[in-house]
Amino acid sequence: MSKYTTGEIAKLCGITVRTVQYYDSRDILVPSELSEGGRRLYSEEDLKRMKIVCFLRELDLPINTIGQLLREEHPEDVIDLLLEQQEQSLRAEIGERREKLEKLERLQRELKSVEHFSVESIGDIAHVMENKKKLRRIHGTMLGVGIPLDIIEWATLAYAIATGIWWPFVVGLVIIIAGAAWMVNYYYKNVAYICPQCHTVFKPRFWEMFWAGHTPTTRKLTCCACGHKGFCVETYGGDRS
Amino acid sequence: MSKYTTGEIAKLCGITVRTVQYYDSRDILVPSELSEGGRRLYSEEDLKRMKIVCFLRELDLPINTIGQLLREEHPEDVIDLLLEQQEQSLRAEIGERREKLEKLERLQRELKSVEHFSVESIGDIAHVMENKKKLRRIHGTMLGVGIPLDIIEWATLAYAIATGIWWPFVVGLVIIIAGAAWMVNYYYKNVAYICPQCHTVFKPRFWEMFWAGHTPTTRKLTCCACGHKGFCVETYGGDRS
DNA sequence: TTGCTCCTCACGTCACGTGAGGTGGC
DNA sequence: TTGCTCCTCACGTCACGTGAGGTGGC
Repeated sequence: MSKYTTGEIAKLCGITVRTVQYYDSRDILVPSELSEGGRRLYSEEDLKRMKIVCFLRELDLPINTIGQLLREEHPEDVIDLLLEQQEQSLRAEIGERREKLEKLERLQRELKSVEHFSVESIGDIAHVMENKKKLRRIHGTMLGVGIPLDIIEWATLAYAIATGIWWPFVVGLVIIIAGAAWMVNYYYKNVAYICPQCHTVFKPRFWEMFWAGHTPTTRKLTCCACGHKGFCVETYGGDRS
Repeated sequence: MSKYTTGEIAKLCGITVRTVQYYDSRDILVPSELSEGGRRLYSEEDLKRMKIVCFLRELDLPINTIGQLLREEHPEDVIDLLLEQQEQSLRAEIGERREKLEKLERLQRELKSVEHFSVESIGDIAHVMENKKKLRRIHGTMLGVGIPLDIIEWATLAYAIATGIWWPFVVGLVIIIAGAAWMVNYYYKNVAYICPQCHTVFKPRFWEMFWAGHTPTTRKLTCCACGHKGFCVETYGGDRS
């Protein structure tokens, strides 16, 4: 029966000598014999087991798990479960990377649209990205209240014109004004802006915000921290003290 | 200007106190001030930077890279490249996991079709899986030679029947016999079988293999190592000494 | 005898986590 | 004073890689 040295078994299994020694030290695969000089001697049987170890290692199973499996009396009882778990774990890892990739790509896109770049811009983008969902919920609520108000306005107006009965329109107008006031207040309380100069997240004064020119994602404001006036990116600001 | 303690900044950034301390020790983010008692005090500016560190960490950028980026005079020059690299690296990692998943699923399928399970079965499956491509190439070559031979046979036979001229068929027959002999030899030299009893990869005797009953992937043979007779899985065996 | 291989410490990698034992700050 | 928080070692995790200094085996 031929015996393999550490180097031979390493080459046959496509791993390093150090790894073979490591598997011995960790009791994953102990050589079946030692030479008089203290050298590891691996049998044909050992080689087969090492190939199994390497194969399972390629599936990212932890070496301790592999070691336990090899020592198991009835490996068929656990192997299915083990592989199932490993499958889940690999799928989870792929999912994580995918999410990271998505974040990364969003960051790359946003960075391209930034004019005066500094590291702080990354922080701004991160802040906006992390609060995007909450901001979307605010905008959703606004629409959910705004659209019914609009319907009331036009419906009562049409009714008044068609029938000459104006009191529903007047009642509607009161509701609309109250609703609009609530909306503006709600909006003001839940958003904040990021200064492109000093990168502070701030809440502007009410009336400045009310009258300020804006785009769908920015608004022309004066920063409370540095006094810079310019277009500031809107973000969620509802959880500020 | 308010100052944050280690615990406060940890909570605000969603990390542990230990991580905050670790980032200090590794010079990723050193607090801008220390109290008289030696406690870390983080400024508003520090908080912003910590959030950037955490955000980039969520993209799996190494902390040293993040540290260098924050110390960079012109981060805009490197950030694009860095993110590009990170994107590649994430994609590569996803690719790796996908391959591992495929391997895992193949192993699971194969294991289900094994009757007498032992850990060595895993080794057998691993061997077959790793040599599947080579075996497929052998089968491909066999078809590439066999189909032309078949065409020669039928074409010359049809020609003979239609015209009464038989010599092309006789010449064809000689070519076919020579080709078939080469094919059998080629096949014999390039395949081996795995014994389901002792899990040895062996080459059977020529005539036993020639006459043995078989399925697409197995053949009924006597193992050279343990003498067991049964259906053995076919695998590539061309690189054996 | 000369190279080559192998041996065992012992430390490094990576980004922290986990105690231990002591202390600051309200 | 009491809890809570924070401090610094120092060691652990995971699967090895990398020398250093010494030796077996052909």
